Amino acid sequence: MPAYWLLKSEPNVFGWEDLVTLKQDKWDGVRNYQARNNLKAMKKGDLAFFYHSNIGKEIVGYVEIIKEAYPDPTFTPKPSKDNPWVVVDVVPKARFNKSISLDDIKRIPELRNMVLINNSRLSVQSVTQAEWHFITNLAQ
DNA sequence: GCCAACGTTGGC
DNA sequence: GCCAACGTTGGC
Repeated sequence: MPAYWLLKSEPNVFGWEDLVTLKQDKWDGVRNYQARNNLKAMKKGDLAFFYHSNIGKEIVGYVEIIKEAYPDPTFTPKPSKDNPWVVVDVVPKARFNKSISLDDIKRIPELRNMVLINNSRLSVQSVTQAEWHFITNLAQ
């Protein structure tokens, strides 16, 4: 049984199409401990919504975690052993026929407890199984 | 472009 | 250890 997550990215910086082009990528640059702890909790085979923040403000599809947390190579401290940050590797799984917007989510009572609404700044969020199924059904 | 919410930093 | 100041995120 996979766990479910939500990853946020600004599409003008790195959007769904960028991930499709690369076919696979590491989710790097996370510099928040709560978000990092979520990255560390991810298991191979877990699934994550791909959310476009700022522009679009919608869930456009979902990805699969294919490699669990390892040190973030984009962090280059001195000394280099003091690197608290991690990445996971992801691949795009499916683009939704119908993107689910933040407005949609706010309007739907079943989704009112989503982290996206209650802790909107967190860039790596957990999603419940119920929320996951509700959204994937809606997005078809 | 503004600003609320949140996290981090640093003086005390 | 407290908290004011500052920086960042992201919705509006």
